[in-house]
Amino acid sequence: MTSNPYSAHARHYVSVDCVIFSYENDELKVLLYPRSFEPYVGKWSLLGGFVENDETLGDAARRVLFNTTGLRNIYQEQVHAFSDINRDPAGRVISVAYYALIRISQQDNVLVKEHGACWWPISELPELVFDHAKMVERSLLRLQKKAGSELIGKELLGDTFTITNLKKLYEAIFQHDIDAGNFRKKILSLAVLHNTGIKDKSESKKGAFLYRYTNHLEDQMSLSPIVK
Amino acid sequence: MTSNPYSAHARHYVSVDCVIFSYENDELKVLLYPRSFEPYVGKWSLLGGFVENDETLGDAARRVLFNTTGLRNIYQEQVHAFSDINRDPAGRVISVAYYALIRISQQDNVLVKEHGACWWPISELPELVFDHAKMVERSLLRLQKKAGSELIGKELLGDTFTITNLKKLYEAIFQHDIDAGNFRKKILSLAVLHNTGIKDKSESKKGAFLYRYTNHLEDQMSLSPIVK
DNA sequence: ACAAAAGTGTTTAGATTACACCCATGA
DNA sequence: TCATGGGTGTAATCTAAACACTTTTGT
Repeated sequence: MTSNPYSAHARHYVSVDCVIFSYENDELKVLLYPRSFEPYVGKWSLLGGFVENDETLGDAARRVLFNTTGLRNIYQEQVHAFSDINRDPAGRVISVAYYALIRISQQDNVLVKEHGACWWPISELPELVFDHAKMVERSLLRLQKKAGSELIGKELLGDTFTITNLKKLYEAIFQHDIDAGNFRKKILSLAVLHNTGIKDKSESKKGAFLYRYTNHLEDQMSLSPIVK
Repeated sequence: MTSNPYSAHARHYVSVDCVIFSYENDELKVLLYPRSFEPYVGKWSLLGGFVENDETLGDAARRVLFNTTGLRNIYQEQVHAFSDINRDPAGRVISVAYYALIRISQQDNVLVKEHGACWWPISELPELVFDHAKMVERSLLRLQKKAGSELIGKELLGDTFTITNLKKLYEAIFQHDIDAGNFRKKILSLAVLHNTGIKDKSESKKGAFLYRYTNHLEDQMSLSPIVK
């Protein structure tokens, strides 16, 4: 350890903090928990953990995700590394933010409750510890960029969904209304969804067709934006 | 140190690696140097350095930039954190890539030479150590995204420049030809450039007007892409 | 005079937007 | 029957892209 060529340099605690998004009741939500240890016991925090010697940043984020939701193979993306010297008053910690997309119905409720974690609507977040508010803000921007340039939905909705479900998800992500007719045409023109022929009558009397992703084409990028 | 609440966790060497871009002879270039210490002495590498206790990642990137080019107040942007466990065979180092934009004419040539650093055209890079090729690739993608959604040029060109200078810069960044007439109209429609009235005759007999950024409006985002 | 870069104008194809309108059905 | 979401059609507007054409001037 001390004989390695880099030993003259400082070493740092490195952590990951996960902005875990889900979608419920027409709202985009973020998983938060009341911090159980000093500093800031009781204040709301993202779910995070330290990076150990045998894992990458991505591994650590997956571990945090598994420990708190019971889920594996979750879509996640690195957002940004935060390194202000006093971002954590208890010690110098460099933290890398990740965002993840999960279906709220798939989580392990017991585990989530064990941590005292709660889902907060993105538009009504409480005050967060450290720089976690910045992490959420950047993550939302990244999610918007992603959703604007390719069709997302698989991760946050079920396997099948109506165009209206998808429209409401996009409205929740972009926090503004979208024209229903234009959205429908745009989405279908991408030719990545396939009509199952099954009608979902849970949201309207007429019923709306359920669609499913055609997986034979890998997620197709749309050159022109889906939503601005 | 050992009594802090996080002492049960591993600590890591953290470094920054800078993808320093410049523009010369109609080409986008990257600054590289032949590594002077093990492992991989003599192989080409990005310019990097370890993050010490009293500095942020951005500070460390600025320090590397200053030490190698003599420049301060350089545009830089964090790109991505790389953390594969064996990315550096000499030890576990988590490295955060930054890209920076400098004017080649402003650098301190003595300093650059002291490091044996050279400018390599982006299209003809040599083999790089570790995961540095990935860092360059991601940085170029980020630069393309930035240049595609807002007008850049101030950082890589001089204070004033012709529309043709700018077009050639964009061609170097995007590695494809751009229609001169359409580009000119697009750029001028953004209304962020102001004609100085001075003609530059160095590139043509007719001479082309030099433009300057109007700084009273902070860099304006263009909703529709400048170049795809 | 002519080559070469600077700069303008025109035309077409396609995308975006707003919005009118029909459809199906449960209450 | 009527309110409600589902779904289609259309016209006005904007943008991108291709390309023809004019201007200027050093050689």
